[in-house]
Amino acid sequence: MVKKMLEKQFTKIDNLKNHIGTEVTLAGWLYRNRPSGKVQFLILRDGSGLCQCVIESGKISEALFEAVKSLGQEASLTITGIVREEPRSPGGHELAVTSVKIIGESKDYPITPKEHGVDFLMKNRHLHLRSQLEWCIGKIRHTIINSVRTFFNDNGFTLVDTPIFTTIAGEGEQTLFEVDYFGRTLHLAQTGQLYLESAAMSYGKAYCFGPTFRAEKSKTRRHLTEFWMVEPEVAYIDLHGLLELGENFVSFVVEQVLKNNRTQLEEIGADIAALEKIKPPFNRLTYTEAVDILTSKAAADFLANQLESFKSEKAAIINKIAALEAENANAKKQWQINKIAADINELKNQADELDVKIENNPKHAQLAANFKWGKDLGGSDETIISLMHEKPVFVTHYPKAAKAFYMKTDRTNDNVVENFDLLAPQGFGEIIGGSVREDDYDMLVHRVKEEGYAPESYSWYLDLRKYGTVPHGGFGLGIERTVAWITGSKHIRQCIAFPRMMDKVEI
RNA sequence: UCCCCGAUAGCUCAAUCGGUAGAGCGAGCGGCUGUUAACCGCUAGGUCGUAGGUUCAAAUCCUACUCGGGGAGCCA
Repeated sequence: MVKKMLEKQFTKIDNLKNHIGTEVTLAGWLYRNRPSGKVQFLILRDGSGLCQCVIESGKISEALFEAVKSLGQEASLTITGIVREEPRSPGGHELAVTSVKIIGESKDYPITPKEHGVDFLMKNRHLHLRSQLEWCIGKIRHTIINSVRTFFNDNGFTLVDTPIFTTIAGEGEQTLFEVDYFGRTLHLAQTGQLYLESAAMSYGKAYCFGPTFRAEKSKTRRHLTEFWMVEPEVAYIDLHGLLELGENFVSFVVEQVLKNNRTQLEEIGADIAALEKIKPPFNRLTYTEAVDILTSKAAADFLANQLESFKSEKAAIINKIAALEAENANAKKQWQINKIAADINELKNQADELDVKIENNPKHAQLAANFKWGKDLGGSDETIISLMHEKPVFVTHYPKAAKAFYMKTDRTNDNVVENFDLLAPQGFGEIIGGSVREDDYDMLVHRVKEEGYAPESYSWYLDLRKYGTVPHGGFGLGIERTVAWITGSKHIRQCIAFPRMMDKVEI
């Protein structure tokens, strides 16, 4: 009831285009205030967008005018005024203010319009969510999750929620979180797959979507200990069918983001032209072909060229810094000097980042050149392959020894399994891992034993091969990695509201 | 777990050869009727991450620890 009243009472900023020339009331928070004597420019943030509100002296009481002038960043207020078009306002509309009501004060809001470090922002994550970049990424994440559900719901899949407390591991038990469950040690799920296979034998097509947990002590820009994953599983499907499903699915998600979040993509500077190329079919490589590429002269040349362009990029930055320093010596106004100093600082950061790349490039080249068939592809190997392609790349048929026991052995080549990874382009790396599942009872038991597990603890999973086994398979897509790729985010931690990392669980 | 880098004002950073700290932003006060990280003037704000060591003298050099960043391994 209350909600209904509020929605009637207040206009949303993203709906102002329908109210030009009329008086509306906005409810939100003060994003920025620029007082200028007898006029004030307030930027109001209401969760749907930003709007400039202009208060002229005399239009409201002198006392209120002064009170608004001294409001801190993020103070909450409602503003009433006449809507008009104004290209200089973010969003294109402006409010000529007729009255203001202060709801809540805000003193010394920690996140200022200036730059901040990662550590500081993470310690203020609960407030940082209000910032524009975080807001845009959150909006895009929402569309991604919504379109994931839409895609599977509209293609005959049934949602099945798999348990979080589990007694068996999907792959390699050492990386799971342990939980005390009435005195028994259980693990937090790192995949719903094994359960989902049972569901696929009931519904034909099923998917699960939820949080998943990995206790790996990874400290990289691509890892979280708690992340969201969607996993479809299909009965009567082969590897080709899975690849088609995967490319149609990913293309649909990207298409929906382009359709619904254009302004946010522009705002955060995402590579829209690159996203528009994401359409089926994607590239397909076997693992063996990928290894050939890694060890080829083409890859060596590619990396050598990359190194050269890093170096010339760095030289250009060094020149720019020198030019700015010269300019600074001639600058007269203090604010000019400060601005130039800030630019120099930014360029120095870019140069530092390039130094890391220049340092890593030969190591990665070395790893790639010496790659031996049989090893799993490393992060840098995936990056190289994905950088060498414009569209996403499927890599299929990995060595059996490097992969999980449940993957189906290729009947034409005993050394490989019918699996695939999907590498996002431009160096983002793996966003999907999937496989056809071993559907032969005896071969699966053999693989369980080969990996050193006890077949008894997989009895219900093995049952699926006893009672009407069928060829089947599926995959898992990491939501945060997908958000990072689509938004062009450097780090996965800004792709979820409250990231969980090795040493970061406080907020 | 291993390798590299870092920690100075609320925030982002500076401090030459070892000589006990300085800018901007933010905050406070004042000025400005079309601003866009506005601008101009003034004010306050520091046990230089912690603990030792070297030295006449340490933010600066050495050792250990804590915290953070990047990468490797592993993965979505």
